[in-house]
Amino acid sequence: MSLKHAILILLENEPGSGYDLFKRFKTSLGYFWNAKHQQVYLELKKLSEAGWLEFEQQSQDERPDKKVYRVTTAGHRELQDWLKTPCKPNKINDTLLVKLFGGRFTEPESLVAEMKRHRATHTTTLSQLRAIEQTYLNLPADQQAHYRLPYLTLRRGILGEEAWLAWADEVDSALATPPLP
Amino acid sequence: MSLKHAILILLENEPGSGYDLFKRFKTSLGYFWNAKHQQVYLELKKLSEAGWLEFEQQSQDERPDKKVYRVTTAGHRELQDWLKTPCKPNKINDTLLVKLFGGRFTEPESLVAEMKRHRATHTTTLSQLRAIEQTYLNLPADQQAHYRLPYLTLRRGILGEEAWLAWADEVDSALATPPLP
DNA sequence: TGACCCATGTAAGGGGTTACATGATTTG
DNA sequence: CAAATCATGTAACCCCTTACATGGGTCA
Repeated sequence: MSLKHAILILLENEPGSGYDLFKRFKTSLGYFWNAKHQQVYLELKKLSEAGWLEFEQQSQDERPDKKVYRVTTAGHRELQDWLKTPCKPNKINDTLLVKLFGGRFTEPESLVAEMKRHRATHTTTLSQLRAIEQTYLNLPADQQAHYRLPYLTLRRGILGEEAWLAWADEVDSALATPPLP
Repeated sequence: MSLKHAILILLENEPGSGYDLFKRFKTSLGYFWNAKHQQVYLELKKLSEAGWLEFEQQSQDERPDKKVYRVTTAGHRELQDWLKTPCKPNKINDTLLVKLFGGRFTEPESLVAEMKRHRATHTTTLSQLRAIEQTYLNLPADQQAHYRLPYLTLRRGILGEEAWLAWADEVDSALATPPLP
């Protein structure tokens, strides 16, 4: 599982608390790796026990105390090993496609409505990703060079969402056409 | 979770054994919903206990006995309810993207090699899907009408894989270009 | 003879979700 | 005044994966 390694990567970029990580998941990595806060905290505990992370308790005025985690040398080594190890192709488990596959057992209207809902989320995701892309493209060349690999993951998101929407067009026009005259 | 409902759909199409279902997962539904045989058997047990399936023991000569499952009226009702209930957008957890995101902690060669491996699987998947599409397109019109919804899921697979490969081209050319002169 | 197909399971463990729990401060 | 943000966790549960287990038939 790569939640462990996603956390290692985020903390290599910059040390932070569980809450920090949770926020970073929501903005950057979250587009291709989900994590609830509960799981992040749990994983931080495990990674500390494994010796891949260490933390420092910081007391703050006007804010709750927090633990700031950073990657140890053992953690760094683990990350590098993982990066060199081939990973399995992703399995896709897509509920919407299961629904469509069995769509003949319900009214087309339900399917159309469902597609509409999903299209809405994909459209907003795409525009968010495009906005991020714009800020990247406006960076000076050296900054762009630094973020070129994360940028490739962003491109995956954009191309993926565009493909999804192109497919949705096919689906909608198919659903608009009655089966047989 | 929709493994339950995937099984209901497959068994509505045609009753069968756990082993049958496992095979059908590998060929049709498997492109967007994975299932190991262990889980299929487990789920069949649960669905029977819930009263959504019933089964009949069939003894065969020259072959092990098998249980042939079919959907009950309660199961049919459940499926219809599920089809009408909105489902959440899919979460994507993509290990390869995590790797790429943290790629600056390893050599570009590792990334290139990883991309090559993944490209291979996506290429074969795409050609398989295209082959299935061809057989669909060669069906008589009434048969095409019958399978039009599963066909849409196939289209999702094809557009998805094409998009993945287009992205892989971007990645490869980016990785071939050295960061800064 | 070794691999693959048919056919069905149990058991342990890992990973993720949902619910529950607390409590101060800031913003609309 | 309500909602969101900061901050951290526990516990129950569900789903999935991996490993283990069995055993006959077919095909190269």
